[in-house]
Amino acid sequence: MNEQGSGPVSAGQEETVPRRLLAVATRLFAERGFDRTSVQEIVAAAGVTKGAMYHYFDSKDDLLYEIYGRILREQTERLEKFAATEAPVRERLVAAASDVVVSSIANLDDTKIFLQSMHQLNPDKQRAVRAERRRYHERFRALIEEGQRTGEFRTDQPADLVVDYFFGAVHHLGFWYHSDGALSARQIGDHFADLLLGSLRPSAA
Amino acid sequence: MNEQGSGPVSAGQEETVPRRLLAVATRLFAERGFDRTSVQEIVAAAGVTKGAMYHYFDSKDDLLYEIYGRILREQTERLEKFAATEAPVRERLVAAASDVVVSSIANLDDTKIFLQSMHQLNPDKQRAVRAERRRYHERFRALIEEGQRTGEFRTDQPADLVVDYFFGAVHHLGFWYHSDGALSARQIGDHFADLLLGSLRPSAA
Amino acid sequence: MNEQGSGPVSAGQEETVPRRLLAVATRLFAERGFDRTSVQEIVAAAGVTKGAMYHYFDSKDDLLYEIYGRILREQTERLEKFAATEAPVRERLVAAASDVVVSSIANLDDTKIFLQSMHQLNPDKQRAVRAERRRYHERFRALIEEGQRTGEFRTDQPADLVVDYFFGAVHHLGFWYHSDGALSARQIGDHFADLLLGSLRPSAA
Amino acid sequence: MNEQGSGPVSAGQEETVPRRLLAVATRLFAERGFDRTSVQEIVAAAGVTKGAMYHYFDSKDDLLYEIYGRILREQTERLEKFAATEAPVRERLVAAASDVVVSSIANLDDTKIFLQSMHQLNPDKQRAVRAERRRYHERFRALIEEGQRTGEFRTDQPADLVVDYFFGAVHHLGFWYHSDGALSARQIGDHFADLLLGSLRPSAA
DNA sequence: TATGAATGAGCCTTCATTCAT
DNA sequence: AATGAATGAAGGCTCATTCAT
Repeated sequence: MNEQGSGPVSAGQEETVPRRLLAVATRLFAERGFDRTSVQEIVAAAGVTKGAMYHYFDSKDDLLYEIYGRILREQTERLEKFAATEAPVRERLVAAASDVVVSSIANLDDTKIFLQSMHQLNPDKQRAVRAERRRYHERFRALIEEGQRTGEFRTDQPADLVVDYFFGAVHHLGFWYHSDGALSARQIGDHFADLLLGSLRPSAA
Repeated sequence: MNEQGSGPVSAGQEETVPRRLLAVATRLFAERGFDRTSVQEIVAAAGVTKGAMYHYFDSKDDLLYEIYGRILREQTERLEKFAATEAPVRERLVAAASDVVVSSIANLDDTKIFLQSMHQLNPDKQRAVRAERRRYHERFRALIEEGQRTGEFRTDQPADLVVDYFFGAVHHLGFWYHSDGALSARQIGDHFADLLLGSLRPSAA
Repeated sequence: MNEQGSGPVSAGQEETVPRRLLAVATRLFAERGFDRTSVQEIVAAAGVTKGAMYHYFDSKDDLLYEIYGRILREQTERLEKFAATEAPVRERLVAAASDVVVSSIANLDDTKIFLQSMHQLNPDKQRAVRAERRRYHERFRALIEEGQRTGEFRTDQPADLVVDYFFGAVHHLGFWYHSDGALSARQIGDHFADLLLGSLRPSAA
Repeated sequence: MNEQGSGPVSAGQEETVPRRLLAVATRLFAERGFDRTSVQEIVAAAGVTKGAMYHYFDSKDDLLYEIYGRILREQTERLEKFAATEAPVRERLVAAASDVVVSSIANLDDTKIFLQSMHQLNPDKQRAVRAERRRYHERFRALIEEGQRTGEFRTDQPADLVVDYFFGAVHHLGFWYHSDGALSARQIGDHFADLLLGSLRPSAA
């Protein structure tokens, strides 16, 4: 992003131009995919000119990169909120798992983009996003490992595999979830958390 | 696809032109995505001309559609093989779950395409693929419901939700799996099947 | 250039598409410069579409490169014709010098392009053109050195400096020559050759 | 140029903004050509903003025009210094010829620009520059004609042709000269002056 | 069955310039 | 004297597809 992009712009308008562009791009990328969305469509929907867009963003790619940045920032913040409490590890994991589902549904556009547009980023940016994502996963994994150490969770499942397993399910939400389905976001979150917990419960024996 | 496409062509060459095109397209679509792969690249890699491709396929879109068709056919066949045995439902589910993981890894290109290219199909074909996919999921779901009826699996998790949960994890394999990882495809399959079973195990009580 | 470009195309039309493009581009590049000439203008003047141009040439740059190739080929051929006769070196040099002036005037567009568009070529192609040009200069320089060895020309002027001196004057023709001037191309050629000879004549002594 | 541009500005800084812009533009135009240099690059390299540039100069074109003005002013001054002495015409011509070479090399960026960017000026300004250049050439030609009148130089070569011949070589310096070559600027200047004189020496007879 | 020239619409990006402040 | 957001036109290039052969 260009340096100018971040600061507040001409107070008085509730939405700055770069912010509006980001919002519009998020929606369009989710709807029809990055490659199928033209810069022309983005600026038209945002009500600005192409020149304005390129004043704030280096490229279409950069726009996507900023979206990834926002998503990762938001998700990391939320996870931290649930993972860092004083509650028992079991409860913290359930809360975090349920919340990531709820927020993935609340921001379904983000969820769809995350899954589908990684390959459209240029290699450098892709690496950066993957690295940040890895840190997020590691934070989540730490919760599982903590439970494994305390004996609450079974230890014959590699924690990182469980993380990939669970987040596969989460990312996939954008594929099938519809707001008019039988279950609310909250209910789905609780079910998913429960499925995760079930997988981690030590065998009966 | 044009009518001529399916039959055997000019015996003597082990790979017919349409078959080669499909194979090459599968690889390229997985590597760089549908939109980033040009028809020119496909035909060049397959060693034929554009005219030849358009002789066998109606469009680039059609090429992708045929790939989806093949993937679904293969997956359905495999599922049927494991779901229709005489074994106890628990064992049948484990076998099917493990196998879909192993074969998803064995055909990682297919897995990547499935996840990422659905949106690139035109609406009609997309509907057709989704319908076929639904049938596949339903077959899988039937296994779970069978276990729920027999009391082997807990009933407080909607079977269709569990299916979406599990296949999210499966589709996501293409995102993180690398052949040089610590676990073999078989091991991952067993772990995944085990995680699924764990989720379905009735609560301690 | 793409491979297809060179061969004869659909006999019957006297000018093939790539040939027409090259001719038109030569004129336009000379008139307004490479950077000021758009691909759109070139194809419009040639009566073809952009797609057709990109079917035969890799880029606008490639078009320029092919023009350089043609110019160098033609100039080298002509030089060889005059430099390789049995005549005394003095006469051969005069003939070659006079001819390069006459042909530079006859193809004034080429002359203008040569001087002005080298920097527009991408580095690799620029190197290739410079190398070819160097070979041409060396052939010319060999004539001067031959005369210096026989004692006909003065030896206190480095032959390569004389070559650069003379060709500076030749390249500059495109800058000031107009067909309605007082002197014919032939006369200018003779004058230039005479000036060159004068410079090489041993001092009075 | 806007009226404000010329006077001294905010003493204390050794280089005024317009002066810095001109210097930077000269370097960049020489390096990559006028059309390939963006206003953005110029102002960035000069450490000012676009607004500042447009405060001092009417356009990018105007920047180039001012550079041409400076070059012509400097060259004319130098020529006058050598042409107006009391020395014999032969010596004055040698001194002027040698000096123009030395100063063309000392200001190689100017030399490159002069040759290559004339076409980028708008027609009016181009005419003005050409007219000024013509006056310069005429001053130089007058020296030759003076020598022809006195019988020191041969008269069968039109003086204006000789001028174009010689300045072709001079302008071409930017094309091949490198500071690490075998000859110093001074040596090249002497050789060029000598070649010019040789061309003008009356035939042996 | 296959060629490959040609199309035409669309894509991302650049850029000189303006103008309110 | 200077800023920097915004414009709008143009630029080079790509690409799926068609069609005469």
